[in-house]
Amino acid sequence: MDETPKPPLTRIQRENRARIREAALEAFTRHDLCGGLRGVTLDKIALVAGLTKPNILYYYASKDAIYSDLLENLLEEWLLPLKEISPDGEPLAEIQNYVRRKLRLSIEKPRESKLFATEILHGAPLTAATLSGYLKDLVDEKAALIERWIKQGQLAPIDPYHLIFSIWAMTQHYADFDVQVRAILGAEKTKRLPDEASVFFDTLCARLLTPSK
Amino acid sequence: MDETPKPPLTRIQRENRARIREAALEAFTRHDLCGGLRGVTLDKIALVAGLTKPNILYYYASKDAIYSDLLENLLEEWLLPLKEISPDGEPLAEIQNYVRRKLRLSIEKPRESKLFATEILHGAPLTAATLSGYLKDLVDEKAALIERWIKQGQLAPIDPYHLIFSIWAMTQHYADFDVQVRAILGAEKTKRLPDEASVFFDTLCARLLTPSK
DNA sequence: AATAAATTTGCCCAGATGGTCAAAAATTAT
DNA sequence: ATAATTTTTGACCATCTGGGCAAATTTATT
Repeated sequence: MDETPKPPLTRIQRENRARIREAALEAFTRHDLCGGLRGVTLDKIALVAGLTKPNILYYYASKDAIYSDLLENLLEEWLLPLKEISPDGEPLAEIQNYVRRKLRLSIEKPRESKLFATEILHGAPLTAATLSGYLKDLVDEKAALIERWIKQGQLAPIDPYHLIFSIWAMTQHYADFDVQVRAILGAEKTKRLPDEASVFFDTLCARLLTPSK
Repeated sequence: MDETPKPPLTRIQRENRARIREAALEAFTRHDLCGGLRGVTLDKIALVAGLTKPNILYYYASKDAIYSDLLENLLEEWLLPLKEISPDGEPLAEIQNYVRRKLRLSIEKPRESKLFATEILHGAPLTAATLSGYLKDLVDEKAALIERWIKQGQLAPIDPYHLIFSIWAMTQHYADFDVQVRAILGAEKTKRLPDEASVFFDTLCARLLTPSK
């Protein structure tokens, strides 16, 4: 395989390779330098859409405008399950139901999940305002509800914000990291995934949130 | 704000806008069409590194070679905490320790976490082989260990694979989605994040994994 | 100091990319 | 049928991008 006699790296080689690695890492997460939604070209979109490029630009002012639109429409649907957590239901069942709905959304619409993940991952250039406005308000509201349930002894005490983050993280993981999940589970276990994950999450919620007494 | 009288969309407008959105979504997650590591140019890397572009290509054969190198070095460090789960320790403590180490890694090295997330998110073009080889073997081994602990009654029964996925998802969430987390938590609560998250995860592990009897 | 080797740079290029524009084609209204 | 409007397209452009290359510069060797 390795045919080169592998000349040992000189001092300068080592230093600069390290420097480059560091710079690549830095540049990679510096939003002021990096784009974000690059990688998908207008030509590709046009090809898939079966339209010509100028035709696409006839409908959208720019490429970014397409993604803005996409993300806007996305967020609404994405937050529906959280919105539907009701103060009137049985607390544990409400949360288990939320998790189930969120998981189903992730498994059924992995593309949307990935788009959103990429947007956030790259610093949310198009949705930052919505996150700290609309989304924050919604989460604050639901966190307060969970807090109330805890105070009334209907749920075991837990930080509601981190609970919500965990639910987001765990459910979206199956969409965003599906390549990894599939690689590790193998073909058969992947087929049983939706059911097994559901059971896992039900168990997790029950053990985590059932009041001890 | 909105000055345009907003001419109502025609049928064709609505149809094609939807068509374009659909195509953008499709193209976005089609690995055969999309690149992946685009967005960070050699020029930007060069700028940050303080080197000229040809100079960078003197050290790395291509842009992709930089990322391959980066990802290779990354994976080793990233899997260390998992590797260190020991069959000789107290089961719950071993897992809590693992989670703590993983969380610290995420919080201290968010750039690495994000790079890896992007790679997986875009279909793991450079690491697919490692995932289904080295990584799968490692996870299989640790899953078997957890299974053994469960059989001996030292941990509450749970699917070990989904347990590991959840730990990955939850801990990396704080790095990969930091923008969202910060937007929702606000400044003060963000400052307390590392501690609060630690407490949250300890509680979660304890409730989830302590055998019922 | 002279020479050999390693490193850095300026200059160039071909292809891709986002976007423009005026003209052509299709649709709708009269 | 014809005029007005909307939609579609071919051709074009400036810029950016990854990368090549030979000359110039720096560093190590003798």
